[in-house]
Amino acid sequence: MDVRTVCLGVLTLGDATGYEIRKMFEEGPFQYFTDAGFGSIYPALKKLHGEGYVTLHEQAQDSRPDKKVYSITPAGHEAFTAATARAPGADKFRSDFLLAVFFEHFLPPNMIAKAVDERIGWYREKLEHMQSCDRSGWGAGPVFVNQFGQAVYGAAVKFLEENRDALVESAGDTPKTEAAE
Amino acid sequence: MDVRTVCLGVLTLGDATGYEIRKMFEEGPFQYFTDAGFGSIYPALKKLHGEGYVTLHEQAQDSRPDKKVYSITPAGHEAFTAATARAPGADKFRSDFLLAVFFEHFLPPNMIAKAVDERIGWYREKLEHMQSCDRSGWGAGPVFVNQFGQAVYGAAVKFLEENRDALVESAGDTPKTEAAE
DNA sequence: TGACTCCTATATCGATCCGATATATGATTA
DNA sequence: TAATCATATATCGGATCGATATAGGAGTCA
Repeated sequence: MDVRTVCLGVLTLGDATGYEIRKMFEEGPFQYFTDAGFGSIYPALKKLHGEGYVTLHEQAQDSRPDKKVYSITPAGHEAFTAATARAPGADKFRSDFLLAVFFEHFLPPNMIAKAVDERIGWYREKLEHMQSCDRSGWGAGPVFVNQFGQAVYGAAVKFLEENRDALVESAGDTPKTEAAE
Repeated sequence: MDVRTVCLGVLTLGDATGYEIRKMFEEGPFQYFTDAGFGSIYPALKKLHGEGYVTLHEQAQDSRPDKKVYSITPAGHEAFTAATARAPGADKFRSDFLLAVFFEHFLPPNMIAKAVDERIGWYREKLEHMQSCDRSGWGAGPVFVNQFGQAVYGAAVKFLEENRDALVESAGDTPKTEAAE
């Protein structure tokens, strides 16, 4: 799914500016399974406008750039429906943290504990955010997505907490045998 | 972590060609937390060579392009160590499937069951692959990463299996009230 | 009060990365 | 016999990311 399609999806929920769309990716329920920055969103909206999938009405503001409020058109609705009908691609999980742990013998031993603890905190924070959402008024789809996130992030926290000590210990134990070559 | 750094990491495990590195990303233990295609790997290796982080010796083959076997240099080792010492960025989970489920009311009802079932099969396959790995001889880091993957993917399968029916039902139930506008 | 950072809101630009494609041949599969 | 797959290289266009620029008001802190 390219950024254009995801922007269309957000606009099916109501009119929005590029800035607001970005905030939804950063703070809203979308953050757990998609992302896009300004550098992608603004060009995407411009192109969607050129294609007739959205309209915009500029809203003047003093002492601030004009707001460009985008609305999805019937053609945009159709395009989004067609996009969701296509079989979705594979889920992707990317983690520089796991990469570092994989090459754990390259790290100074004290760094591992720090990295794992920091990551536990990060996952716990995200999990609490998901749990604290007010789900009243949500449809079946959003609720399912939210609970899927809780299940997965919860499993991550649990694993990290239960295996932290063993990893830190064995990292300290291995006296870099390979470094002796 | 850019592709160059990940390639360096792979090369710390032993000499390899670009093709072999790609295979590790596609089939090996790296597939669950990183990825890169040929279009990224070949330029990355070329640049690493220019920077002196790897050497290559070309190995002629008949009826096939020459193999370019890359080896990491001490400078490369240092660069990789320095890279892992930096605090790793946030973990990212991206899913077009969840995006489609979020906008579930845009899908024809029969598509949802299909999409969920297909995704259950996909996750189960990946999970079995992780479980069937021969972990003998692995260090603490790789084992940790493998088991983290099992915990997370296992949670995903479990959630999808337990909540599939409820989602499919409620999707069929909602008579697209909004479409009546 | 001045310095600093944050928030709203736009946008661009270079570097990087992804996906498709090209080339070539032998082996396997249908 | 045709098609696909596996090995092995590489490039190219488009998509995307991250940093940066602009600009004023509000809040913070010494």
